[in-house]
Amino acid sequence: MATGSDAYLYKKVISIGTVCELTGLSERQIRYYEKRKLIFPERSERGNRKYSFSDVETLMDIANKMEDGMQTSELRKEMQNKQNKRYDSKLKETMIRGQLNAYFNKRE
Amino acid sequence: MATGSDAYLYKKVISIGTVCELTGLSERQIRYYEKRKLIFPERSERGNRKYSFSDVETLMDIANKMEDGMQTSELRKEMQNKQNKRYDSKLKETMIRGQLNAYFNKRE
DNA sequence: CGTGTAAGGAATTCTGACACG
DNA sequence: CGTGTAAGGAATTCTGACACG
Repeated sequence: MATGSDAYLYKKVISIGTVCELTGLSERQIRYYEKRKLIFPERSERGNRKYSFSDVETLMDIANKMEDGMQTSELRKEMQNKQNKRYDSKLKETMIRGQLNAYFNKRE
Repeated sequence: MATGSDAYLYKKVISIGTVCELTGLSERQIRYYEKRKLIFPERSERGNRKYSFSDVETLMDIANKMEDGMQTSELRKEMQNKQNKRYDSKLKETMIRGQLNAYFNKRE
């Protein structure tokens, strides 16, 4: 039954009404955060938004930050930073691997 | 982002239309398999069926077995068996732990 | 800026039934 | 037995707008 991977975390299958129930946010709020580029639901064939569990987690995070008085523009920057950090981390890993390969005179 | 657990596997959040897309089954078929006690969706407040990713996996399994000419009654028995095996497995584990505890004169 | 609401249309879901076999 | 379909109603979702601030 269990998969071990978190493929289900990113699969966009949840409709907006269910996301409301899970997050406590209104449809209006959820659509607005999309407009402000904080979440990126997919669309079903005829145009209904579909969210992943990961999106739900992000939204709950957003809800907390908004309660603390943060603005969507700040949240946008913050998420940008997280993206960059992830990217930096991957880059660093690649560079270190490169150095190791050089040291051992290997090729990838 | 990743959780490590598969809590999302069992959370019932997917509506029947999306399940159709994921499984290739018709609404009629999915509702019928429910009637035959092969799947157990939850209901939202006003009565709409909600499925988990686990349910989707089960349905894909059912779809295969049905193609092979198996009947819902047989599938029902098979799933019953799997339940029993899981139960047996848990029981055996408990018994072994009991024997170990007895051997070492411990208490849980 | 962030969110509520009324508006109207289009698509979704539900149940019980008729049908074929 | 397993599944398709037409039927009618109720709830969902969508967009663009008015509103307050």
